[in-house]
Amino acid sequence: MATNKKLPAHLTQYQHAIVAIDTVVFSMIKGELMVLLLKITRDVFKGKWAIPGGLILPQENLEQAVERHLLYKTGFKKPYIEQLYTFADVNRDPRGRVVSVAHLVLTADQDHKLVTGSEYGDIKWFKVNELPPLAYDHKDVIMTGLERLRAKLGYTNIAQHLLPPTFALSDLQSVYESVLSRKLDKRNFRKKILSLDIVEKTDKKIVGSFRPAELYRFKSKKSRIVEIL
Amino acid sequence: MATNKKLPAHLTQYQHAIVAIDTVVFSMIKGELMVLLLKITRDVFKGKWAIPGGLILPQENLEQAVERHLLYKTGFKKPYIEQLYTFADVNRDPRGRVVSVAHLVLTADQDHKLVTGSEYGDIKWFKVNELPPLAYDHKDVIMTGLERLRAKLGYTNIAQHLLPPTFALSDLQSVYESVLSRKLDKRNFRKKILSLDIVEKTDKKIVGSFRPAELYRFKSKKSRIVEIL
DNA sequence: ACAAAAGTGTTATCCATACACCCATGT
DNA sequence: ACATGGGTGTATGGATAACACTTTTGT
Repeated sequence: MATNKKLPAHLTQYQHAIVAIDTVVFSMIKGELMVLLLKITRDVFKGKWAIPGGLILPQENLEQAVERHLLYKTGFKKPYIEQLYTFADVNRDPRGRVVSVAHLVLTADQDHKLVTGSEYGDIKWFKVNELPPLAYDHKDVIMTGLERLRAKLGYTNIAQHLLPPTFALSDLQSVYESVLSRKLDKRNFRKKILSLDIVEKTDKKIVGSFRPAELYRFKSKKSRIVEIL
Repeated sequence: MATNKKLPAHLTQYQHAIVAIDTVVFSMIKGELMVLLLKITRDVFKGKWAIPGGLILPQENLEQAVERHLLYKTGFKKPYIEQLYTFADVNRDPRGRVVSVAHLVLTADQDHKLVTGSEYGDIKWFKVNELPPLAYDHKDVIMTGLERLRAKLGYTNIAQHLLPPTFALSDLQSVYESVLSRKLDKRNFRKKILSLDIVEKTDKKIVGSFRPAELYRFKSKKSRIVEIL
């Protein structure tokens, strides 16, 4: 987990763990996949970067905890959230036994003004292949999130959560290319996406480019299984 | 989680959760996919069935907790274990806030003598489509496990963990058919499996059947990504 | 001899891939 | 007029899917 709050010392005598959530937050910025990180200002990990996270409250579900911490630390409203993996190695947090349920979060809210929580030095987007030194086991957590995202791009309509409500097909393609780190053939990509019947044309076009692109939207916001790759 | 132990009452005042593990244990018995369940003898869920599980110790990782509880409750040695999903809804356990990290467990150890722990009334294998009334959210947990198993059959060599070290190709096919609940074409299945180069012939044959089947083994015990279906 | 499960090939269809040029607009 | 990204079709090869009979053993 990623808070710098001290754990209540008396808790360690009970043979139970503290439960936290962590979030791997991805967004596309200028056609590139980025992760959101916070700079730690205190204690052993001072100067390193961490993914957003924090403890769960007794009366809140995991997803509610994710929403709460994201809203507080970053100001994001309702992004896509899916549980990723639970990290629980005994010594993953030097302050005590912390079991953290990591979540994958996708947002298209890219130019949202980021809010730095008071206990962090900074908050920033980083390219996934140019990560700064990370605290805890957060490198593992981010890589697990990236693998999940890669896998799910191939068989679901999850890509929509990295895009605004309407988008050009070339934007969608650049989501795929950026996440998978490889180029795709434009004609084959468009043929495949259109044949899957998961997007539909709007009557709008992009303004202020060269030749204006047709704007599309996803037909269903619901998660759907489709063979894309 | 699945124990009937009372939670220490004083813990509930601290705003933290108890962490448990649960296990969805699958095995093939007489060509059919079965789940292992324990009968609860006390408290609100008396008479219902539960999957094996229990609390984690402060100095043990999740997988160690899984091995410990399985060994104690069932006598299984070293099965295949993979983390599945974390169930943490506020009211999933009437005794308090219990966050349970569910695991998928596969074993070929089918005629192992099952040991009933003292606090359980019975321990038994059930067909996955003939489940008895279940305690907690264990129906959800089992279904999550089944979905994971189905998905992974399609793109990994995970099926080996449901089979003994050597097996006939028809045994392997019946794993697929039973887990996926559909028939597969024998010739196409064998052609596909052999072309993937994940199994190799041994020089043994099945004894005491009609025409003896050639026995195969998996080449690699390591998890491998292969397009099977 | 017969019952039971093991083993074996070919064909047709579908899908994935590779590939190059014209179009609409802004400057 | 030119620079920029948008948009379009076809041909080939490989994978998948459908399909039925012979073989080996035990009884």
